[in-house]
Amino acid sequence: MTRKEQKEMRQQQIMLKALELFVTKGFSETKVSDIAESLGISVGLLFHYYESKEALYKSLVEMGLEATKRPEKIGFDAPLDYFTKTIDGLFGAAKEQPWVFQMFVLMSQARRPGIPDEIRQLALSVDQIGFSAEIIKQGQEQGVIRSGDARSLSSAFWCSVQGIMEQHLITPEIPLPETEWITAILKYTEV
Amino acid sequence: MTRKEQKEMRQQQIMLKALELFVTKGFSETKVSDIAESLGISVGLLFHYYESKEALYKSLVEMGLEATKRPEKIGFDAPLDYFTKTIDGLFGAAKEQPWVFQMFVLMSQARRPGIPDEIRQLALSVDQIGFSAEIIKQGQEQGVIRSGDARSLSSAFWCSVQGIMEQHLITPEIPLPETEWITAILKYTEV
DNA sequence: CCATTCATTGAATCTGTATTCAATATATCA
DNA sequence: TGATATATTGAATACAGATTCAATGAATGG
Repeated sequence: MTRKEQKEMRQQQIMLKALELFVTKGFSETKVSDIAESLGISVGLLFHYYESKEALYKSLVEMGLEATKRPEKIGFDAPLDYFTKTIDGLFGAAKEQPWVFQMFVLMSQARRPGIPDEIRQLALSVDQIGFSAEIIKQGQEQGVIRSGDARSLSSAFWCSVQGIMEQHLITPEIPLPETEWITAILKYTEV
Repeated sequence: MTRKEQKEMRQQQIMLKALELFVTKGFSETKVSDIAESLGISVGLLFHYYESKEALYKSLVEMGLEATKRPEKIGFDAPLDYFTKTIDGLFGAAKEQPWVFQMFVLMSQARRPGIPDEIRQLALSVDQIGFSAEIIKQGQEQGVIRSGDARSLSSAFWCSVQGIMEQHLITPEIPLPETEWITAILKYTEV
């Protein structure tokens, strides 16, 4: 293994573990020594790779940002399909690709007060609510999504998903809900 | 004003502000000095009334616990009614009685990892999920609530509500969703 | 009106963690 | 192989924030 490879491996190892701990225990509650210990490395080594705990967090958010921008846009025919597919993707990742799942949660958490401002701004630059609101509008025109302010609907939907995902990180033994249960928030139904 | 009254007033003042800050910024991110400053009192005074930051948090959780146990049970005819009324009550409190709203969020947050164990256990003693699951079962028998594991449904519902409420504390300018949007998670619909 | 008690402050102290650093081991490469 | 660079450690240090405390002011009660 070349030095470069080794370095990248360590960094990835650190980032994955930090991601896991940050989203389950919270940023402040996670000690740098927690991360180091659970990897079996010294605290000093962690600081060899990352300038600070905050820098580590920031690089996670940056990684999340890239993943978001990567334009592997989900193909969808009907507007509701977009939501169904996205949620299926996220929930499906829970087991096999926990980092995908965790990263989604991290990005939402990074938007909250208490997060260092520079990082918060980064996270806030992704406008998931606004993006989804557009799709919701289409769905409303087609009569497949319930009426109501599109942004509010979008916000309600994603906050629900967020709440469910955060809980799942804490109690993975409770199975994730069926996707239809959640998309029901948006779905139009006869009066 | 008697001394006793004054004391109770100060304690209440401190608890309300702490509640507000804890739920918006998080427990760890809230400095004791933040609370004191935003009340215009000295840090020392806060410690005159509360042994520690943790004790202050604990007394909030205990207050929430009492409120939960107070058997002002919501009267409801149909199972779905229970959820509708509860959410209407919570969402309705957002403006006039923010502490009711905040307290609900606090109690959920207190159940999470990272919270001192003694306090966490207190918060975990309220089994909202289990209680609601019973009502959900009734609704399923009556055919008004969708089929599926009652606990999972209950969990999904309350996690959604939690997610929405937490977001509302951060961005109160985004209006809370209509109650029906959320109860749609539970509601039975024709296939 | 004194004596006592409680409210309040601001400046020390204490503590838990993040961060730094000098020393050591291990790999790379000429 | 020797020289240089990188990985790794563990023990010091720095610091932010919680907590303590002695001193002061204001109210209460006899």
